[in-house]
Amino acid sequence: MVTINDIARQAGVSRTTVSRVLNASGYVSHEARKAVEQVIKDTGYVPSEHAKSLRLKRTKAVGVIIPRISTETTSRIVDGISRAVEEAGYHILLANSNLQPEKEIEHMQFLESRRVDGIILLATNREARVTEALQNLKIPAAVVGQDFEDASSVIFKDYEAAGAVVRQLIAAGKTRIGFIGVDDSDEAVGRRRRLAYEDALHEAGITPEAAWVQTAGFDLPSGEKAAERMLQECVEVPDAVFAVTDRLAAGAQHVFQQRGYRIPEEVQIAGMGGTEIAAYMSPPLWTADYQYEEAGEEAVRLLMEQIQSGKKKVEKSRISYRLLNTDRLS
Amino acid sequence: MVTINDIARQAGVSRTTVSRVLNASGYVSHEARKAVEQVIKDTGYVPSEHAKSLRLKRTKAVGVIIPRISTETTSRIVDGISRAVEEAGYHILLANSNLQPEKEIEHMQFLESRRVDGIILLATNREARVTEALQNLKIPAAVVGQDFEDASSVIFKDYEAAGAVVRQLIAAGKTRIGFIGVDDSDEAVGRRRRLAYEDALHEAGITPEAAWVQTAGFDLPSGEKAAERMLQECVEVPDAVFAVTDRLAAGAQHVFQQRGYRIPEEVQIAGMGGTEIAAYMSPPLWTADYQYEEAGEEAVRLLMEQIQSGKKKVEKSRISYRLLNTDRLS
DNA sequence: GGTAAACATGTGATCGATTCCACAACCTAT
DNA sequence: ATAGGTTGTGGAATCGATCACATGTTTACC
Repeated sequence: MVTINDIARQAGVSRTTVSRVLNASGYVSHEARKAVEQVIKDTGYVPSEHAKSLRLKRTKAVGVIIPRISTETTSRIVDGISRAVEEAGYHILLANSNLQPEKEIEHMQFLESRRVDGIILLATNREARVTEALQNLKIPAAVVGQDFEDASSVIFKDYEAAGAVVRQLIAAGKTRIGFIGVDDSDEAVGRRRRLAYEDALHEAGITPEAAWVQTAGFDLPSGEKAAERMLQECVEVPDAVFAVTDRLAAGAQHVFQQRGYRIPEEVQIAGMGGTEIAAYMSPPLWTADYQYEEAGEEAVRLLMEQIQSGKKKVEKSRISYRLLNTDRLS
Repeated sequence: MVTINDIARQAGVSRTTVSRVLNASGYVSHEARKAVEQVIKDTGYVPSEHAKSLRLKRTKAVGVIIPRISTETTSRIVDGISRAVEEAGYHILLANSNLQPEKEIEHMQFLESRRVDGIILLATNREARVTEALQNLKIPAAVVGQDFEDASSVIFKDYEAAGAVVRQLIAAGKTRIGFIGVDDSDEAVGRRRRLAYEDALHEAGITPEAAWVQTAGFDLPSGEKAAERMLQECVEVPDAVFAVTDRLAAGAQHVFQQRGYRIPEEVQIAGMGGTEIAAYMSPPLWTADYQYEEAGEEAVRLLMEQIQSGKKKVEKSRISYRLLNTDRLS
């Protein structure tokens, strides 16, 4: 592989001069510059990023820690990150935590060993160890999806968005509104969306039956089971169901359809996420869409601000939502 | 940031000894080893990968070039790559080409400058410049999705899979089978799947109406338009439609449903990809599923073989398919 | 008791870049 | 003529690791 010394030798100058040409710094005579440029062109020389990183203590790379790439949410956020990072002249080192918190921490350390300039964490929870690892980090970081106190974060307006979806069901005349949520350990999707549901109902003077409120996991079968429990335990059958993710909502819709309920006339199903699933089902689910790509871009902005200023700055961005309750295909 | 010299000083040994402890090489006395290990633990020292890469001329990283991350196919392949790469102790440097061939080439060069140990390219086409860039590469590479002559490739049994889907339609008694394809410049999805359709029909003694064969792009609205053209131009309405992707099939199904055709009794829609969309639609689409995760893992295997042997070896892997024509949720 | 092998540790070069500093021309103003 | 600025160039240190080689100390065996 061609190095700066090869260029220097072939151009008949010192490697200092080559470096000056490369970085457009210091004084270089016209002839020297031309000679160096010619040799670089001939050899197809590309400076080694490693040597540069070692010397300059910056890598022009940001680490991105994700829980599974193959979900629509994650991949859309990464898409946004990828675009913004590229624009800033940086690159992505990807680390997949496969939903294991230990892996998240392990990867933070690994990324530090790679001396990336910053880390973007797509967080799934706010476990103490993760918070701690985040604080111990010697490099800038930004978190997407959860609100960590001591770190810049991009958060989704979960409470507002979930509230808006539920209020829309209420506005459509629904009064027996069921709920399929996830565990409260997930602050954003679990706790905040549930609170929004409870508050919206309370606000409208509705008291839900206990059976209408169910807790599930994150996969579709889990949504189906929750819907089955709801139907089995309830006294009055709901005329609407709000599930905290589209996937769960899809599971619920399948169950209600199988049991012969007419959708959406008898029971309107609503989810959250604005995923393709929601639009492609028939009838389409009601849902709320986050601009995930924008969230990714925003995370990069928060990170770059820290990298460029050299200071660990804590800033929050809140990503808004959009209600989708018509077939967006038309 | 802590370096090997800091460890050496604090442990009262030379950096060589620290290096020996780190790499479990050469002779180290029990006391020296213990002292070093203690200091490493206290300081949380992690060796710099850059210094290592520079010295050892290997990075323990593989570059992955993708066209847009936010499609199910891509993200599932990347998921597989991520798992396998992790297992081998390597990491991923991600580069997004956003479907632009120039970017693909640009990124190959960039990844070389980062001195990655190998490159995995999720290829969208077989343009001459890409082929050329691939040949000029000084480091091992593996391609997923297209068959490049001079590179190890993981290819999907497109012809066989598409043929199987169509034959299944025929076996179900369908005789007026429409087709929604994409441009032939895409060898795998465009050309091979179309050939499979034509051959399967020919084999069954069916001659399709010209209007039954339509070409579309890759997005859902494009599939809808193709279906509309089909219905408008045809003499006899098809009793089945085979689209080369699930997304296009979803578009077609929407159109046929809107026009009042009973699905699947009057018209059976089939796609390819085995995506979630296919399963969540009602009725579900017929489709064929590739083990994309496995394809990603396989690509890593092909790449690692080259990296470890130090030789550029050309090997082909063919990924099989699975027919999905029942509601896979049940 | 002497010599060779095994054990233990350190010195200095090296990887490929950047950058501080020294030095040499050459010009210009006093 | 001399001091001082501008321009152009290269030597050598540096970043953080690995490794060939040198060197010193034990242990083992005849």
